[in-house]
Amino acid sequence: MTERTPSRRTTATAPPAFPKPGHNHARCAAEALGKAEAVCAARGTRLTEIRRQVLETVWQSHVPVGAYEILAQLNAGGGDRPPSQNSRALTARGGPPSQNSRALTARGGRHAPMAVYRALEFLMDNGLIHRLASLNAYIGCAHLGEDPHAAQFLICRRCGTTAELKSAALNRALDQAVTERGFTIDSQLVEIGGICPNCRPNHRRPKS
Amino acid sequence: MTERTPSRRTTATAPPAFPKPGHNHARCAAEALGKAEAVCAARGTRLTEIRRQVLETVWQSHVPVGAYEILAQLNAGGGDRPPSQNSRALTARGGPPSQNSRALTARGGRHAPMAVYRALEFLMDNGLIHRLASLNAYIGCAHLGEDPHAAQFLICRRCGTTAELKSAALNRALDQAVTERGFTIDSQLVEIGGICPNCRPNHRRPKS
DNA sequence: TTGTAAATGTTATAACATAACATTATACCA
DNA sequence: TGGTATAATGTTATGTTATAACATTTACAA
Repeated sequence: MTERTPSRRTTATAPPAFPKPGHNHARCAAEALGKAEAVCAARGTRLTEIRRQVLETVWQSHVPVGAYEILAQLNAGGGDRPPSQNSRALTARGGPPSQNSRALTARGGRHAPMAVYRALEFLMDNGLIHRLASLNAYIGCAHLGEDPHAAQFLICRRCGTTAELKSAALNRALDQAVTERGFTIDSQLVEIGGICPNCRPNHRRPKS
Repeated sequence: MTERTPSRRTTATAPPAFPKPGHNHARCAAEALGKAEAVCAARGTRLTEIRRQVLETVWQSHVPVGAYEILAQLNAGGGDRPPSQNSRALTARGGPPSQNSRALTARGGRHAPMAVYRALEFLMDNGLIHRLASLNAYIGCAHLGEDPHAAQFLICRRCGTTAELKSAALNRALDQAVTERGFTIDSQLVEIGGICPNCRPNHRRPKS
């Protein structure tokens, strides 16, 4: 929200790069998790096991992931962490596993959708992830630790990779266009679909 | 007077006003319907009865309307009657209440959800309405007859009124910010939430 | 230790959207 | 005029995303 004039020239030719296919993503994820812990510590909120698992799942890649996919991975034991030992709270009822097609409960698995949605809500409230309305999916925040920000997203329709933009110039243009009409901004949603540089081989990149 | 009234100030490029509470909305709707007919005639597509009904429902106001609300209005006799009813459970026609809570068929009513979604798809394909991803709702296109456009929306969180922006300056800023990153735009989604001028007499928005 | 707030579990359902196939309407032409 | 191809709509079923409501467990500190 705070627009600061850069004391140093923002390099017009070297904006933050779009995530590249071969980049060291383990490092992305590890950094994100580390920063997330710091953010939570600073805010006095608790990055519990399930929240951390969901965050890790979101950070598996730069492709947004849906809530029910997160749920499936959690219940499949996904991620590199051991599953919760809280299995005693599972179906100890002794009944046969009902194969209800709408079985939302964790009869055979572990978690119900609520668990995921609660974790997602927590992560969003703490600025650790964003929701992409055009995809009904979630992605890790690329600007952890910065002020709560209104972000823009570039979504590649080919590989799914999504980059967070956070362009001050764009925010200025937006603010001006909107204020002209007497409107006061609370929230913004900017999601741009298209082809990312990695998926467009003919694209000439100034530096690589 | 404490508030300056800029209504007299006519800038050279005066932006289109935000829809005002007391405006002659019947005229908005009538014009939209007329233009829609012209658009369909020009394109050789057919604005059938149900499509027209859905379009009329969408144009009831400048507040986006959900698909199931459209459905409910259609099945309640359409037109200008208020819905005031849950869209679910439309089955019973004098018969015993069905046990199936997911009764989506139009046994007692007229239409099933598919009918509405098909009409909405047609209307979107023909540029007559837009979908608002942040609301899962639909609104009439304010720029009928113009080229297929990527629009921006201002959504008042207080009254729900939504205005279509279509700012060239904003599109330029967007294009520049995106192209800098080597991205090629296919589609854009810009939905700005906030307080519209009609809802902001002395409003001071809290930080959230 | 124990009270309490936070977190999670559990069940159910709301809300939004589409797949798949059947039937009806429309247009166009021989 | 009637046949027939296509468009439109009807119908049934289900997929997908998200939340309400209440029960139980856990963490933490007084």
